[in-house]
Amino acid sequence: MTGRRRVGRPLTAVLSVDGIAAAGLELLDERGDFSMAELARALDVQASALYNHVAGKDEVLARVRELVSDRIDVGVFDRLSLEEALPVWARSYRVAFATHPVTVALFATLPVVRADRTIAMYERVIRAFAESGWPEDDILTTVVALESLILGSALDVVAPDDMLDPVGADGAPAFTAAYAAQRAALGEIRPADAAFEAGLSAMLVGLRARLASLRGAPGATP
Amino acid sequence: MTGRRRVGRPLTAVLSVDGIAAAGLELLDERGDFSMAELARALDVQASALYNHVAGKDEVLARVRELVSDRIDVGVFDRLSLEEALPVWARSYRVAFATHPVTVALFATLPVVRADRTIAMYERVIRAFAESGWPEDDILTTVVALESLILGSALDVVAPDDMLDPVGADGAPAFTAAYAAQRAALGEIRPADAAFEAGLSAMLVGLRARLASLRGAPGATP
DNA sequence: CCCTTAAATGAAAGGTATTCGTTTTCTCGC
DNA sequence: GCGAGAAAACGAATACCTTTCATTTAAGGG
Repeated sequence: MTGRRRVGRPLTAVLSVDGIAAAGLELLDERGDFSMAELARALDVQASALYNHVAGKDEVLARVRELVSDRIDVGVFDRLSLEEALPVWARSYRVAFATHPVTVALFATLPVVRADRTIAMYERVIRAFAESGWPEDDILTTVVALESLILGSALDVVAPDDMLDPVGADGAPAFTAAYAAQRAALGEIRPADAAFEAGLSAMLVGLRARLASLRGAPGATP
Repeated sequence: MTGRRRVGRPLTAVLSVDGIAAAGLELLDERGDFSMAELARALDVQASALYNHVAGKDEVLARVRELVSDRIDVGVFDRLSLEEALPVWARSYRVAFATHPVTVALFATLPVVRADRTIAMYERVIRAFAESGWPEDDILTTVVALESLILGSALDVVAPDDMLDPVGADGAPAFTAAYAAQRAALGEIRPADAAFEAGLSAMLVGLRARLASLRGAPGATP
C-alpha cells in the first residue's frame, strides 16, 4: 500500500480532484477533522502533490461541501406540490448534513461564494414557491427561515446525545424531570429527530398562516 | 506596551482567566480567529504563560462561549407569561451569538459538556414551560426545536450579506427575481433579521397549534 | 522528434499548540 | 521572621501543520 514511488510523473495519475474530495469527506466522517498531511497519507502520496490539483485546504473543504449538498433532493419539486414537497426537501437537506455532522460547522464557517450547484438548488426551490403563487418578495425570506431551522437542527445532531443530560445538575429539577419524561415518551426515537420534526411541522403550519395573512394584506411589513 | 518583562513571577499578576477569555472574544470579533500566539501578543505575554491559567485553547474557547451565552436574557421569564417571554428570550439568544458571529460555529463544533451557567439557562426556560402547563414530555423537544431555529439563524448572520446574491448566475432567473423583490420590500431591514422574525413567528404560531392538538389527544406520538 | 505541460518527490520556510526547565516572587505555616 | 513550596512569568524545544519551490519523470500536441 505504501510501496515508495520514485520521483517524477507516474505512469498513471494517482490523484484527482474528485478523489481528493472523497478522501477528505471520509476522513471528516471518521475523525471529525483532517490535515493535508493526513489526506496525503490516506491517498498514499506526499502532501505537496495535492497542490497540483487543488489550491489549498480551503478548496478541498469547499469541494467536500459540494459533495454533501449534492445529496439534497430537489427533484421532489418536479413530482409533488409545494406543500407536499417542502417537508421532503427539508428532511433530505437535514439528512445530507447530519450524515456528515462535521460539515455543518464547516458549511457555516467557510465564507466561500456558493458554487454553481448550490445556486441551482436555490433556483429550483424558489421556482417552486413562485409557481405555487407565493408572494415574490417573501420567498427568499421564507426559504432562509426554513434553512435556518434545518441547519440548526443539523447542528444539534453533532452534539453528543447526552449533552443535554442534566445528570449531576442537582440544581435543575425541572430540567431533570423534563429530560426523563421526554426519554420515556420517545422510546427509540432520537431526541434530535423528534425536535426537528416538531419544529418543521410547527413552522409549516405557521408559514401557511403567514401566507394567508400576506395574501389578505399584501405589502404589509413582515 | 511591550516593555520587556524579565524572567520570573511578576510583582502583580498580568494574566487572569477572565482576561484571557475577554481577549479571546475580542480577537474572534476582530479577526474571526486567533492562535495562542496572537492571544499572548494581545495580552503582552509569552504564549507559554497562558498555560499557567488555562489547560489549552479548548478551554479558552469554552470560556469565551460562556461569556457569550451569559448575555441571553432568562430574567424575562420572571416578568412575563411564557407566550410573551418566548420571543424576547429567542431574540436575545440570537443576538448574543449573532453579535459575535464566529462563536456560533464554535458553539457547534466544541463538544464540551455544557457548563453550569448554560444548564441554569435551560432550567429557567423549562420551568417556564412547565409552569404554563405545557405537556412535560414535550417540553425539551419544543425547546430544542426553538433553539435550532435560533442557532441556525445566527449561523445565517455569519454568512456575508451578498452570499445569496445571484449576480452572475444567469441560469437562475427565479432566484434573481426573488432576490430583487426581497431587497425592494425590505429596504433597510437586514434579510437575515427578516428571515429570523418570519421563522420565529411562524414557529410560535405552529407551536400554539401543536400545544392545542397535544392537549386534545394526550399521549399521541409527536 | 522536440517542447511544453502535468504530476509526482523531497526539502525547506514559517506557522501552529503544547511541554518543560528556569527564574523570580508571593504566601502560608511554624 | 524564616523557610518551603506554590504560582507565574520567560525562553527553549518538540512535533505538528500548510504551503512553496526546485527537481525529476512522463505524456501529448505540432
